[in-house]
Amino acid sequence: MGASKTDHFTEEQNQIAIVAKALGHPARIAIIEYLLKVNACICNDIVDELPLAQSTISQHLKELKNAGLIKGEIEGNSICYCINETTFNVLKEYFSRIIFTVTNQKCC
Amino acid sequence: MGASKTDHFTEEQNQIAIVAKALGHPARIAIIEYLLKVNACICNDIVDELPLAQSTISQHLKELKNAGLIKGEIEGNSICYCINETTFNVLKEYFSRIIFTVTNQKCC
DNA sequence: ATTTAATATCGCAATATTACGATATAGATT
DNA sequence: AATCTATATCGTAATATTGCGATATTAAAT
Repeated sequence: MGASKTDHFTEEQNQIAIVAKALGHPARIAIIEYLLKVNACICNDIVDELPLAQSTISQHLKELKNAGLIKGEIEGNSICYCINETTFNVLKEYFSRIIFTVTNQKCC
Repeated sequence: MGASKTDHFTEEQNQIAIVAKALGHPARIAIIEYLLKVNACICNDIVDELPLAQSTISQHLKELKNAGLIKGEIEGNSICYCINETTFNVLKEYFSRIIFTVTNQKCC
């Protein structure tokens, strides 16, 4: 049918999948990296930075925010979006756990 | 138009996005966790473990393999799929780098 | 109050994903 | 050789994503 059966999986599995999915597009990775590079909040210059229309970037920003990867609010004329460290930490911890477990098993 | 413009982003950005995208579905997260749990290669019992048809699981396994998250080959009657530690390490390192950079910046 | 500037939302077309049943493939068993 | 078992692939329908232009929104500047 096309829709994924989120109710059949655990809360954590769904959560990790949501965050990973949000990172599953090069434009959104580029946005994250841009936020790191400028070391500050986004102003409109991100539109000049990426090869995408303003509306498309706005959509990507929304998805990143929904997934909890960035946080921020509109600030007057401009906007303040920045990386939400907490969510990235969750990801890092999750992958660290996987790697730790894998290291201690022998297979293939 | 719907297709993502991978040629406008860096090799690393596309690579991370591909791997993240492959993890962007709870069924595939569940498959990874199952591989960790059984601490061995997959046999057909994964079909009993997940609420999905055999063909659907096969499709998910293929995507995980394409993204380099699992590796393995068919072994006679059965199959040998297991976690590819290398790719998970790339992810972990990538997120570690992001977190390190974020920690040293003040924003919002 | 109008205009300007920056961002968000809407509507739409193109494409991709998800899921399943049916079928194919291929090694093991009889 | 025929059958069984396990996995892969095909075809297809439902849904989701991607991207853009047009428009809406909202605060600042004039």
